[in-house]
Amino acid sequence: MSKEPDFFEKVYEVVKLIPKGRVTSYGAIAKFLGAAKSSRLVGYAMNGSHSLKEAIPAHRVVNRNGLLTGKMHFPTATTMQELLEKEGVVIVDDQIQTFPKFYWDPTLELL
DNA sequence: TGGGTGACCATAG
DNA sequence: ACTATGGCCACCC
Repeated sequence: MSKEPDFFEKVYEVVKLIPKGRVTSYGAIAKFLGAAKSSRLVGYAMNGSHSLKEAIPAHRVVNRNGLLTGKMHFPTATTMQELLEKEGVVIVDDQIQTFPKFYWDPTLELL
């Protein structure tokens, strides 16, 4: 009898709302969902995104440091970087350059 | 049913 | 300045 969408579904919803060429952090999404303390859940949610039939732009989600921590979970260690670079994001050594410039905060844009 | 897990974040030493 | 540890809470087995 679940009436409300699962936490994961909310995360996917926000991730899919991320504009192209922008990136956000797990903690930002968690905070937007009102669970800043559960920032880990956001990352864990992406882990289940593989089961979804819809493509989740998980490559647009990085950690607080702007580091591609989740790249290891992609098909290849360079997939995440390739996708981001293709969108115009500059990445060096798996780290996003001028991170605040590409940073997209849902609590500021959506809210 | 219960416990383990995790793509994090924040604080302390 | 860097390294280490704790907390946190929804989902899976």
